[in-house]
Amino acid sequence: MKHLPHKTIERLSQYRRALLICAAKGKTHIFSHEIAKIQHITPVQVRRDIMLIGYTGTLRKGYNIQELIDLIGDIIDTKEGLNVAVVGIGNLGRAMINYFNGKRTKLSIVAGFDSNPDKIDRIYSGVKGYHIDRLGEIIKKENISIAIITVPAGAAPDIAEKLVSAGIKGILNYTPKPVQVPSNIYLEEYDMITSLEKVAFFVKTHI
Amino acid sequence: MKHLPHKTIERLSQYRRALLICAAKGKTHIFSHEIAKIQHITPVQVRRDIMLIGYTGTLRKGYNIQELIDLIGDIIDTKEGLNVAVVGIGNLGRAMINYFNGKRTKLSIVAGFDSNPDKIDRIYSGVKGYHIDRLGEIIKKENISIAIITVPAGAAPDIAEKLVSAGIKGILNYTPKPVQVPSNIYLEEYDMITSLEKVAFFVKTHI
DNA sequence: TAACAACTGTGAAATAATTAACAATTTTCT
DNA sequence: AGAAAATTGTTAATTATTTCACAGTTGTTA
Repeated sequence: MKHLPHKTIERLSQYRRALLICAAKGKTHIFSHEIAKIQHITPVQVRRDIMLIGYTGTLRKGYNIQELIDLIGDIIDTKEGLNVAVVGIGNLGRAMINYFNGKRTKLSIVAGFDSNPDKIDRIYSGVKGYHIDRLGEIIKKENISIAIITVPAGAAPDIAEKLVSAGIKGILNYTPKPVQVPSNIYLEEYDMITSLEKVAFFVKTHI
Repeated sequence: MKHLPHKTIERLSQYRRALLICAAKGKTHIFSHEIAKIQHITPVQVRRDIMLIGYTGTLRKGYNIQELIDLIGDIIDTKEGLNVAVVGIGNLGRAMINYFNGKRTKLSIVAGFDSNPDKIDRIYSGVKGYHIDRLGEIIKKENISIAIITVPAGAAPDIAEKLVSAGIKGILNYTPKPVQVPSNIYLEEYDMITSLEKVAFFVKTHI
């Protein structure tokens, strides 16, 4: 397996989530069309993705759920796990923390940062809040490699720069303001307003 | 202009956001390479998107910012605007409300819903909270056509079904659990865990 | 004013992602 | 056992998206 398409990576993560739910219900095998139905895609696409990661199912029995979960883990997780920081302990930052905590063992949110003194030294679902000035220090001490930016838009570029200086490896920017980082840092930007405008556009045109 | 690619729609929304910021600074014209830099894409792609919507810039002066903003508005907005509801007034729901309010005139969040009585009849950044049981009633009364689902994952399928019954036209699901809706309803799903896992994957492989 | 540089607009080529089509295999039914 | 149905794995075709390459235009400089 050489280069998995970006889209496949995203879907593998989603498959795993669905598979974990199935496994928890005691299901042991699943067909490509069942996964497809859940994810709103075609069974062929599921089979192709699974083919790309080199797994094969059993004819007429489908895929072994646990094996598939484990294999997806081998591909998208790191063995030792990665530590994550949330920068901006507002509603969105706290949503991320709550959402995440305890669900994944291989990715852990280990620190929150904010500039508001009221938010410092408190614990949010097990995650401690630090002052933004301690960003560099804590990132090194806690061996944090990924940061999620959930500050108000205006502050994003400055935060991104600080994160880069602190040696972060990947950034997920939830601010509507795109940030600039060196090309060796993986950057993913997501903007809720764009998604909502896209829905609005298709509601408008489809009707 | 017949069919704009989905990707182009997303970028147009982003261009507009960037252009509004430029306009606010008093800038009147912008080059394709300036927009490209902001959005981390190539100038050709910007020019092609703009070509697809039938606008043309001025050689050596670039694009007229205000004209482009207006044209993008003609394409992605509806004249009368659309009303939006947020279902689930947790951290994420409140983040959406705060984030949005007052920023766009053509898309307005006009109601929040929750099952927790403590959240009902309060105002969140100008948006009133209603009990979830009143979903159908309020959606009709307020002429809401789009809903954002920000409830805990387990509740998502049930909420989606209620929204469909209430006659919603588009759904943006921020729950990690995919929901099933009839094909005449536009559904967009976004899952923060997947995004974070994707960043983790590329951090892992790129280093 | 001639040469140069900086842009836009776009057909054609390249790349990425999805879907179709079907052989191969296994189970079930008669 | 033979036929029918269900399901995977995969090549080939198709569709979607991005990039290349360059003609055309306009301002600037010498």
